[in-house]
Amino acid sequence: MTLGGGAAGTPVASRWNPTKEQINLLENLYRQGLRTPTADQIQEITVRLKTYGHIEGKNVFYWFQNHKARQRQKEKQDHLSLFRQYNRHHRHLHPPFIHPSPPPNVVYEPCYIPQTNLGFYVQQPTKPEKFVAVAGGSNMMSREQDESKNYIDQETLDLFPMHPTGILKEPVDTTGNGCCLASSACTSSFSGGTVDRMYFDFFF
Amino acid sequence: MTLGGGAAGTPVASRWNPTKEQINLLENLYRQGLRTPTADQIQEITVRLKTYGHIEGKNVFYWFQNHKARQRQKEKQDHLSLFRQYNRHHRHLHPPFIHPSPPPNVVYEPCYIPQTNLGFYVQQPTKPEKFVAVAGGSNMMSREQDESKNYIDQETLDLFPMHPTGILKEPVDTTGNGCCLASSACTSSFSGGTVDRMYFDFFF
DNA sequence: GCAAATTAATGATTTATTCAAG
DNA sequence: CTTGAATAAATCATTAATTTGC
Repeated sequence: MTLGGGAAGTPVASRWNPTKEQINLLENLYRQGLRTPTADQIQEITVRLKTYGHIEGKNVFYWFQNHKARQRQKEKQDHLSLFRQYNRHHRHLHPPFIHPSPPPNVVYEPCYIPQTNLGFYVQQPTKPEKFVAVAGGSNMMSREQDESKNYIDQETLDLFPMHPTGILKEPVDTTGNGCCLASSACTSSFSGGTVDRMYFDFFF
Repeated sequence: MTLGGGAAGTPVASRWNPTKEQINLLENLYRQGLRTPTADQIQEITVRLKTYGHIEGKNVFYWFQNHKARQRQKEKQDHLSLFRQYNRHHRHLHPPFIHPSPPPNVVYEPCYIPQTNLGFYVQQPTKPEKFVAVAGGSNMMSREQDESKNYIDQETLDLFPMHPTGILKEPVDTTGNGCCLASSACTSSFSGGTVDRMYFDFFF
């Protein structure tokens, strides 16, 4: 509707304007723990979202980048306010200030979800145990994951074949690496061949 | 040659290892002023470089990113050493220190090159004069551009149809915006239809 | 009510930082 | 130690919310 592009028909908006449904689905995926979707995941998500309106893979890619970053910002803000509040209330206590910043190596459960054969809702382990050889499929592990108000609302469960064995909600992996179903290798290869690579791989 | 991938034939190197010729060409393009090649440019460059060995678009993309960044670093380092040297030599002068950092709004000529129909060697203007409407093809303007030791060595001229009207070496545009051949609109559309978009566009 | 003017959100790009192969 | 690859942070730019004066 905005900014007439060429001559007649197509309006050609200068940027993607997501619909409610699209946002809904994306946020659901995010809540499910998806942070840095692989190329294949982006592809699939894009296809799904096309039923609600025009969208491209890059939009999905960008959305996750931005959302992740801005959630992180927001979280930092929240922690900061908590910190300020705390300090206000405990001004009398001994050392002047308590540092708000990111210290906790404690929270941020790295572990999520089992893998469907479609490889959805899965983050690959941060450091694939060395020796994993084949190409750089090293998705960073996601932090956060809390903040899920736990409302598993519509969409998600309809649209995707979910968790064959159920979603792990409890932290299980205490190794510091990500978790896998099969505890051992954690290679990034699964479900057939090509090893899901970075988003870049299907750019070119 | 490194890291045997599958069973037999293809070695599948874990990362691109550029040949001399490839580097040569890339550096030439860089010296020509190319900083952030568009999708089409990357495509074309990639094709060219394939004659010297295996390469993908993303390699080209990354190369320019890294090279740009590291040239900048180097430049900063150079400036810093100059600064240090200066301060060493002028320690006796009045105010204690001269700040080395990025201040000069003075240098960094923004203007380069006319457009061939192939759209090579061109950076799009930073801010397309508002009202430019069509899609986000806003390549950042490149700074630097000096440091070209001016040796237009082999390769380049052979491989590509260069500058029909010649390369501007003198700064011309003093408006603060980038320069265009046609001074007015500076829209990002040229040479046929699709409006060369960002690299991402041919990722998806 | 309703546009023009501001402000807030957020999509898109670029830059900086980090990781690891060779 | 260099540098390809990947991610995160910072920034730019456009669209939507909203405020404001009429």
